[in-house]
Amino acid sequence: MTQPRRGRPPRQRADATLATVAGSGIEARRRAAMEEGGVAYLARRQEIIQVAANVFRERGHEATLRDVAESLGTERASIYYYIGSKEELLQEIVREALERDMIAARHIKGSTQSTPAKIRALIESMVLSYAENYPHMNVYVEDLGRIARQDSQWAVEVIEETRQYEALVRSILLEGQEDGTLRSDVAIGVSAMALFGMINWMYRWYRPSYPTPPAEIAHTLAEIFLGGYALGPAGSAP
Amino acid sequence: MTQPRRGRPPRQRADATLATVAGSGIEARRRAAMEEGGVAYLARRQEIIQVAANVFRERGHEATLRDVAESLGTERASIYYYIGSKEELLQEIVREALERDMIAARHIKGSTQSTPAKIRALIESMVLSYAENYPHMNVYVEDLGRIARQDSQWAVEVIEETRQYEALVRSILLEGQEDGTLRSDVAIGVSAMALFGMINWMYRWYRPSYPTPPAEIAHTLAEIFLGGYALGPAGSAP
DNA sequence: TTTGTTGTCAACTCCTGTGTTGAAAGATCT
DNA sequence: AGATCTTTCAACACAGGAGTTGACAACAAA
Repeated sequence: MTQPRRGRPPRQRADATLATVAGSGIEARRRAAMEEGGVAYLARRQEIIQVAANVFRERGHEATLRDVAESLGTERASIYYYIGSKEELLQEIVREALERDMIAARHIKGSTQSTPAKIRALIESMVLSYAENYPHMNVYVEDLGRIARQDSQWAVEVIEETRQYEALVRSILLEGQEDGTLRSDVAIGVSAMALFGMINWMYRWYRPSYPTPPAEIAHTLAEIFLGGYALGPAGSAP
Repeated sequence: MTQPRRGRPPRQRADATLATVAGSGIEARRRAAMEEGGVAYLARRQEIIQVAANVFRERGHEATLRDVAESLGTERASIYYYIGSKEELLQEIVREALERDMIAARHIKGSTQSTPAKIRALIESMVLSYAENYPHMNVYVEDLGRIARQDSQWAVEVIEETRQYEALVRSILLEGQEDGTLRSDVAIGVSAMALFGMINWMYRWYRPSYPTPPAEIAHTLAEIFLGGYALGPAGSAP
């Protein structure tokens, strides 16, 4: 999985534009098709990523390119016409999961609502994104640990983005403590982690077939995080 | 990792009690030492499990028995004198993480405190166990997904136990809704998952070096779950 | 000192997965 | 039809990890 280049190295073509190239040189053909950016090509590529996301969600890390191919009803080798490596497949899945969330979060942070309303909006945005981007989001969360241990440039970027997201949420909580709309008797760091935990843990239990609709899940989580579960004074001991 | 038995199968001894056995037959020697249950032997075994837990927490699933051996300052083969397989190592780690929690939870459920107090106690118990059983607990949580996909008897048991734990928590929440100490306008299933999420997500951020002490982490989580984060009426819309 | 046990180690074997090759067959477009 | 794109198939080359073996040292008991 991490091994850079195996097998006999692909023969070097002196001139890449020459027509009839000996050998299959799948890497070159992929690169070419990729650069070209044909609609059908990209669509098929997308389809592969989508199916792979499902397979990875089901089988986790034991999932094999053979499994993906099987799920696609095609051959392992064919995949390599669209994707350079298993790792690249993972990366595409994660990229798709990640891209939309940051934008939404920044937007919310910059808005003029009250802080609790911002948090409510944030929870809603995250939960809905979770449901929409299923199974990409699940793969992303389940893989976070492994990604954090890598040191490829891509991994570093993903972790940095994740970190930024967390920082953004912490900054909203701080804002609330300062303007007096949030309690300031509890640690911000732990609170932020509690919030992320509530939401990210969805990767363990949320499936599209889950009876409670995403909007209601979001509502419940927001109610608990902001309003608490206890009735009356039982909840808050100073 | 899942492959049952590889390499040349160990020679069968006609009589296992015969003294001078040809070959090392490490499996037999392990079994014998295990049955004997010598103190030093078990202690060394424990040490291996402990070190392995640390390695697995750090490197996750990519961790190799070579890594464990290295961390132990010994040779890969030596480990097999104490443990039959990598999987067995994982299982021991998880077993240790799991055993104590259920007892505590049952105890709490059966106690006479108010429901919110029970929840508070439960959170405390889980968080403290998390901190104490580090890194076993982390390995357990990070591995839950993989375990759930297995079908060995052991895996089934672990998942069943986890399920029971969740059911127990749900039953406490229900109790609270019925006796009027908890809100009943939010779904119990999602609430329970929110609670587990807050706590289990610790595997992503909690380290023994974390500045906030475990008792305070527990307090914060309990405050949020029971009392909510918002001040005033902002939190609860209908 | 001899003997038996306990633990260690280097050197295998076997297996599985990834990425690759060549050539050839369908598709599709021009 | 001819050219070009897409897919298939049956190999193969590593790489790397798990588990095993057979001998050997250290150490205690005899």
